[in-house]
Amino acid sequence: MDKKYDFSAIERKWQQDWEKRGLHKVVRDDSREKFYLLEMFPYPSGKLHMGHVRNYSIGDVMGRYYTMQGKNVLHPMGWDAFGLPAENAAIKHGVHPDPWTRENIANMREQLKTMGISYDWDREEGTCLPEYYKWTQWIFTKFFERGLAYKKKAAVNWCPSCATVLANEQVIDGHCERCDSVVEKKDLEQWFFRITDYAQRLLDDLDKLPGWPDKVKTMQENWIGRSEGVQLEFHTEAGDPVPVFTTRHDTVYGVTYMVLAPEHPLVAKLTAGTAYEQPVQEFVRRVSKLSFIDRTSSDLEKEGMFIGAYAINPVTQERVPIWITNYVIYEYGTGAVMGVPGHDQRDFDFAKKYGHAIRRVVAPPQWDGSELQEAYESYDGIMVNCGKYDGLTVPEAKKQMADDMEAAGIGKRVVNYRLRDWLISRQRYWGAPIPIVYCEKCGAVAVPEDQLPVLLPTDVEFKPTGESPLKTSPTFRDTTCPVCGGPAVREMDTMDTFVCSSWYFLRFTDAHDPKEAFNRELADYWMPVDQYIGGVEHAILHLMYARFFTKVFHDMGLCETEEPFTNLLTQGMVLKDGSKMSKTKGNVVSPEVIINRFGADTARLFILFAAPPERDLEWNDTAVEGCSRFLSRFWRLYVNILEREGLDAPLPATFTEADKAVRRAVHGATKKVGEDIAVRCQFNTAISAIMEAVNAVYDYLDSEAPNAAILHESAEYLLQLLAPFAPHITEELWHEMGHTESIHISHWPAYEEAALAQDSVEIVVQVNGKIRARLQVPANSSQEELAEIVRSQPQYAEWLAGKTVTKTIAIPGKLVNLVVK
RNA sequence: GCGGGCGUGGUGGAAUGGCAGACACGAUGGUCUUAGGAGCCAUUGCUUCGGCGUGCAGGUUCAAGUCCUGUCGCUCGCACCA
Repeated sequence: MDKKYDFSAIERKWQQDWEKRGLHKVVRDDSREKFYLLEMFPYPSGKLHMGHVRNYSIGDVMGRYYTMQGKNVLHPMGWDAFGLPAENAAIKHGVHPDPWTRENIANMREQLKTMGISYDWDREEGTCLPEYYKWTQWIFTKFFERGLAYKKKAAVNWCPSCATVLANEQVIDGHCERCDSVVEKKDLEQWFFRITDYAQRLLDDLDKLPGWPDKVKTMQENWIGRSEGVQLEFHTEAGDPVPVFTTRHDTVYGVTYMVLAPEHPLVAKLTAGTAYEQPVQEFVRRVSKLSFIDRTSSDLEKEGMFIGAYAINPVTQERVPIWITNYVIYEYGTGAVMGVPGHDQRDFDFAKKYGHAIRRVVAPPQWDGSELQEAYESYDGIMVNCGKYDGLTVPEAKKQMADDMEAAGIGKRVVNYRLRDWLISRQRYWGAPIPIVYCEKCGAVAVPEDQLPVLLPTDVEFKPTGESPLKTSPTFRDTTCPVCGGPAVREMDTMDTFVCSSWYFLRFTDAHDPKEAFNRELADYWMPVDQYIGGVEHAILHLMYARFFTKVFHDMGLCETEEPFTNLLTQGMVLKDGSKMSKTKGNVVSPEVIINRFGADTARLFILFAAPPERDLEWNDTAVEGCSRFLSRFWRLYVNILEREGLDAPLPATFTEADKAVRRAVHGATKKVGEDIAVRCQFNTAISAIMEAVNAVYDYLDSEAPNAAILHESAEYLLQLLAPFAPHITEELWHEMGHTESIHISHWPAYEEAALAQDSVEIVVQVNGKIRARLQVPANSSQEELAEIVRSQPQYAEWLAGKTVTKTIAIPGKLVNLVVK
């Protein structure tokens, strides 16, 4: 064998070999336990970045490990291939998005192959391919049938730079998630998915996901934003109902005014023909012109205006003025709020500014009778100024008042969610066309399955006008109604790309099926995904949408599972010089360059060794070289061992101390690596355990009489332990050791419990917790024996320093602590 | 403001409540060498050599990086959600 580790030749050789032999192809096999392993599929930008390398390296360790454990591992890869970058490239460079995307996919596929990831490439899918988006469209039509897809006019988030609308989830701090432009509000007719119908289930079922990080579950919980309260029926003096939503119905006696959102329909009605009409319209216009970011910022100065009308408090029959303000959100609750300045800080500020009365209805436990200097929002208190409710605690009052409101028919307990329906229309070309046609007679009609897919037309122009290129097609728009055959026009919007990625994990179970989106039997065999891996940036958007789709599919009888991802690992970012790698910062390290220079095995080893997967990882060039040196050192170990005679001899009947030491190291590492991969997902410590074992084998080579059979055993174990991390070098050495089958389908080695045992162990002697000595003691000494050993030591009196022992704590294998006084 | 997470050597990071700093990177010295950005050997938390050390202050415990309380700092998510 070569004396030198030629990673480049080795990696190429085995990548070709695996591909030729179809090593990673997988089919349903009921004789083995299935394991569905999935990494979030990438957008085909054209080049892999280090985040991808990390994501897929983590996945590949698990995939190869579970395969060696005998599981039937599905490990597919595909492309989240629709989206704006392709369209922007088209506008900028005049290349059509389709070939641009395909070329990027081809590049990235090749780069992925140089990493040696164990994908079943036969299942590769791309969301932009008609064979895929046909089924995305079919799913839309099913949602439409079930009333889960509907069209409505709404104030929507508009990104002027992308010239399209955005889902609420895609607006980050009032900016476009994609291009960072300030998002505007626009009134448009758009398609929505009724995800709010599933709000409660999406919330409740988080409890069924013990394998998800709490952080992600908390984020989803906050995003769903459930709050319980009462919808209370106020009326205007003229009799118009004005329901309000409140979580503090206990403070209804503290209401001193009412506020409406400027968009509230009653605003125009109540002011029509009054002196207030003009100034109110002026105010509404001014507020609606505010950008999204200003409008929803809590820094915004609270402004308001009386609209000349009054409402009647249904509990107290008090007459309170109706105002409009810029801080009430029309889309949440009922768009109307009761103003309780005494117990809500926003209302307090507003009341101070505009001279509304501030009334205390909750008194803190030790109230000295003083005035409110700020809103008292705490639930810890006693009701005052509340008539018959005086003296109740806040929780008591909440219950009693809600009961009374319901009995009197003036209010009902309701639950509100912060979650809004998912706006899926996009005014762009490079997405799946929404399969709807508009017929004058029949209205909006879903395109029937036998006419799917609605193909993207190619006769379009890409111009930087902001207009969707789809609208430039002379052939796309006009069609016939599938119901009555009359003239009809197509929907010109495409779907949010998050729709395409909300079901791809199901398609992988039955990729390329021409007859259905996925086969139920196959889906039920493979689903749910046992391990999903990706960036935490998808904690809300993608992961919530995918859960929503899966629940709908379940309800439709398309699959058994209700939760798509059993275990979720959210990997940290790859940083350089303390910040995320980005072109603008100029701190990008190219995976291609690293793999060419050091090899895929080194790149993978470094990225797995440098930090636990969930934590951010600081890129370090010299540490990469360190990993490269480790693999060279690993290689030389085998050069040394393979030169020896007698490797195939059976293990000796008795072991020397050196034999025992090396076997303990190797078998101990076997135990630890298995646990680190399967239980803890801590690959850095797994690798360090392998390094320790390698060091132990080197020590053994230097020992008096290293036994060839033990070297052989150690060498095989270490190869198998390292195989999931560095698949190429281990495959090469495995064959050098005489194997003819791939190491990656060999059985994960079992450690021998007996090899872990030690004859003697070092324990620590402490006096009052301070270390005084270390002793070698027989490994299986009991507590009593340990105490006796310590007492019999010549230095025993010295340790006590004249004091008397009041207690002796003996922990076998660890320490003896003498408590003295 | 609300809700998560995290604070350990020069660096990345280890430590089922039981020897803090495993394993590496870097650094220093040595060795081999025509050469060394290779290999090998040694040292590497601080220290006045008594000890002291896991952001800070308390607490629980025979024993705390780990559990509890408070606090400071960093970070992520949500945020005028009534």
